[in-house]
Amino acid sequence: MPRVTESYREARREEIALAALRCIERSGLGDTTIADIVRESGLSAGAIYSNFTNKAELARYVVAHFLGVRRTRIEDGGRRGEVRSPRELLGTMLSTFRESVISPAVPLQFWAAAAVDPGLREELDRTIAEISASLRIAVAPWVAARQPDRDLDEVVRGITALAQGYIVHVAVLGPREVDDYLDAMAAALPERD
Amino acid sequence: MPRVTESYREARREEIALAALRCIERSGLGDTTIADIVRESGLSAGAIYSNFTNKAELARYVVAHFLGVRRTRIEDGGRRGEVRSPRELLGTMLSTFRESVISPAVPLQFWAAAAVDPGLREELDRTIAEISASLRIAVAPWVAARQPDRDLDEVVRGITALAQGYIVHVAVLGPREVDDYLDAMAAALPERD
DNA sequence: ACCTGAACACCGTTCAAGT
DNA sequence: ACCTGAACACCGTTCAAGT
Repeated sequence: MPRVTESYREARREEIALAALRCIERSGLGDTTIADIVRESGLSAGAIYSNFTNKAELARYVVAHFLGVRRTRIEDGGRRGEVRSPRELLGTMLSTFRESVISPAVPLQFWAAAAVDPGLREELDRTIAEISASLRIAVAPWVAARQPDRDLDEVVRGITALAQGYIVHVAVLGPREVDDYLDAMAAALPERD
Repeated sequence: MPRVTESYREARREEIALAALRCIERSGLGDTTIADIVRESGLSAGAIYSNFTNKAELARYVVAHFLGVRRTRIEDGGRRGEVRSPRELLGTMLSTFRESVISPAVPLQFWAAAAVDPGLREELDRTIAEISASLRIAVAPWVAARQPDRDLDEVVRGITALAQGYIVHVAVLGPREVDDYLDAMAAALPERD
């Protein structure tokens, strides 16, 4: 029988996860210690372990709650039939990193960790599948209007990969305009060789 | 005065680094412990620390020695004036991962670590700069012959980013043919919107 | 000079005791 | 029921003692 309400418990989990996110931003996932999160949250080690079974579950929670994108923002125009090009959609998606709530280094940390942690990888796959579903709705009008012979899913995979590539590129090599990045990709990929 | 020759010392460093590389491949960089490397190498903790100042320096050594590409293999054709498209060059570069000496998860581990370790980042920047220099030589004939109006450096940046994107994509989402990947990128990036 | 392996400070996690 | 903080097993690194 819970003594506190479920929403109180959820609020505390989010409080801990946000403290963890700030630490990860600063030190990376591997170098963020429970002691760091204790300090940042002002709670105790026990408090963290009574809300999460371990560090790995806390990491999965961070992915599920802070690494998605605001779906509606991407989907809405598509539902209304608005024609938005992949370029525009990428601009919208990646603007999250300019508003700098989360630095591109954060997803990179989680991708690297997912490569050796199947549970985290599953959580990330779920997140990526959700983003792909939103993109599919968003880009459908453009494909219908401008590239009717293209496979919609291939375009969606392309956008997903471009977003992923941009994030890593920026995290590893420093800030870069989305448009400049896309121009460089286009320059290296002419329609025919 | 060194009692052993410099080349003996270098051989031992490489021996340790190769053991570390096998561990990283298996467990990721963060989860590879010195004890793991001790086990894998058959040496002692002290032996590792008498050859590297710490784990970070060992990581930098691994980058410098195993994360480059065989430059000659990429450059040679370009020097001879052979016209090779970005697509062909990417195929050559990325074939390293098919021959599976190193899995794409390995560079991803190092990129993530570099985001929070300036020393490692510097080493990676050096590696990327070297690869870019090779690519510049390799792709110059193609740019001259097929895309004379394109900026050569922009094409090189594009190829670098495509390679980086492919590596992350494959490490996170599983195996994928280079050509399929490039087709998806091209589908999302028409010459004009 | 280089190596061994025990020792040290710190990490993730647990758990008795509090509220 | 949830939290505190001391305790435990294990991590990266050091260093006296060996060759």
